[in-house]
Amino acid sequence: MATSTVEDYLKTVFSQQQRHGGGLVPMGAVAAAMRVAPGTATAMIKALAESGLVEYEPREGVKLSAKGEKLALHVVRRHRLVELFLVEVLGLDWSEVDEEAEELEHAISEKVLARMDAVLKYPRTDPHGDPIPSSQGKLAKRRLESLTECELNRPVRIARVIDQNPQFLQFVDRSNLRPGAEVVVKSRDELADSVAVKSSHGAVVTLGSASASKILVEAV
Amino acid sequence: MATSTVEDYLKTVFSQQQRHGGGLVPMGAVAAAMRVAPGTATAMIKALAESGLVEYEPREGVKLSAKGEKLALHVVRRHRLVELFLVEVLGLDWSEVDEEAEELEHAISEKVLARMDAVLKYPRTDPHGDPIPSSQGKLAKRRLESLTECELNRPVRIARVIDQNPQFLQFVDRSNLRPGAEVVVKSRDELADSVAVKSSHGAVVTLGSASASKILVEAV
DNA sequence: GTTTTGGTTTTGGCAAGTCAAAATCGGGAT
DNA sequence: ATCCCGATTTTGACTTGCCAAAACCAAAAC
Repeated sequence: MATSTVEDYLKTVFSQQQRHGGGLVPMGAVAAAMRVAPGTATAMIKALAESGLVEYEPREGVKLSAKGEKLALHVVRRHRLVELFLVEVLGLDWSEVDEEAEELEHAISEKVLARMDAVLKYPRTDPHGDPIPSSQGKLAKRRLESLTECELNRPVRIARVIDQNPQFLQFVDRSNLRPGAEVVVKSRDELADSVAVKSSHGAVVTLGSASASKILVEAV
Repeated sequence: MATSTVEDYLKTVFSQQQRHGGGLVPMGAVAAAMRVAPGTATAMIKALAESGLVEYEPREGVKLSAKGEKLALHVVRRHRLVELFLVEVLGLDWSEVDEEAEELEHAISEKVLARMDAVLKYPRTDPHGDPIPSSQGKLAKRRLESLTECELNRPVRIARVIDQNPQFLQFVDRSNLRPGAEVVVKSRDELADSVAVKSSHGAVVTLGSASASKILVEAV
């Protein structure tokens, strides 16, 4: 029953909630993320609160209700499964599938989704390393370190890249820092705000910490 | 730019145009096919005429303009390619893919469509035997006979089933009359309004001519 | 030549989403 | 204690699609 706009708002609140440390998400953040005028976000969120999908404190912010979170996770599941499908089955580039999935996620029936899941052999992460919620709406969460915090000179594997900007993803790809790649952080420079990373092919890339913090790794 | 509602109207006018022998399609037919109140259809068609997608004669009917037909064919292409993809790649049943494709056809980008086309090896017909317009918007049209008109006792191959009703398609499937099957029309009875068809496995099915006319065949 | 009739068009309204701009709030600066 | 500023909320309006029901037309029936 939920219109695709509703699904988008829920998905947005969900992801903003992670950025804002689980607390209330301010309306400004919702409006910005939805690329909508602030008044529009307020109106919509009030409507969502009305139907019990979010909890809204005027002038404070929003957070998902249990019901809203469940729905949001289903949308996220569709989104990530579609992304993986586009990469694995149709051969699209992982840097561009986020945008494509944005539309598709609202048009896919449960039946089709289930078939895609099967064809992909019930995967647990999407092409960016983001976890795919289970069909029951459970989200497995690993605690990962970013390139800005992991131990120096210790081999690690790229597990996740948290940014959907195609340009950035293409850069990550060119630099051999895509999920699955093994790398070593050689050094960090506080003053220069940089991190030097050696890829398995020997090349060293130096990243600013803003970028480095978007690349998450796990012990090898 | 065309909204998905616009695409649906164009697709509807396109298919109604074939049923109504290429002439003007009366508004009632559009409204019925779109499952919409007559006034709604009138308003929408006037808007489409305004933007040059259809030619509209008040109290007469509508037909697609060159521009509108081109767009309609692109929509039909997407629809049929998606249907085939759902059957071939995801393993859905051909009786149910029409409904599924109805949503998907509006959410698929050109890029994804092109990849699907490639994965399917540039097919020329969908699971129901309906021709898939080329990416340039050309629709190959074969002249096919239906079971109500082909020669008796001559082996023919089912080429196309013109009805998207899942129940009917399942019946066709059960009766071994799906596209590709070879059959022979054994007899017709004008008074009983029936056609007796023998499938390649020997079973004989008797159809009313309303149903028989929806099954098109070609010489073997 | 009226009348009937069936399809078509108009009219008035509604719901979803959206924006622009004015009104409002609240917490820090004065 | 007051003012100000940035972030919110309100308000008024617009656009798309849709419906119901009244008005309308044209062609066939009487």
